[in-house]
Amino acid sequence: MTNYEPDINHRIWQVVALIPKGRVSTYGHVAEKAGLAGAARRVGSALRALPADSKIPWHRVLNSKGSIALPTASGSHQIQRDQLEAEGVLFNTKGRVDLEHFGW
DNA sequence: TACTTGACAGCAT
DNA sequence: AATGCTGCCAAGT
Repeated sequence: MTNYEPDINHRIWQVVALIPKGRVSTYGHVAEKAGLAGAARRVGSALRALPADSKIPWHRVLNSKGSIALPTASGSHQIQRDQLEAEGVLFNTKGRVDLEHFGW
């Protein structure tokens, strides 16, 4: 049967939902845990398709550099940063999270 | 149906 | 450190 993609989104969201509060992860890592190793972009698509009222902690997902992937001009960018700081995640002067602090 | 875009990542310049 | 290219895979045009 044809692979219905929305099912993959659910799997990705499932993985993101497991990220503990005050912690962060990366697109690449989420992709790997969802069985989509190497397809980090697929994770971006899944989060983009995420309904605004979902309980998925999408804000805990950063790119490989530890920075927020959304455009600075984007309103979501600010929201994501606020959410993380509210959980105790610190940003350096370059607007990046110190991934090594979390064992990356 | 073919080409382009995108919440990415990793390596080469 | 910044920029560019390639690999990935679904969605949009």
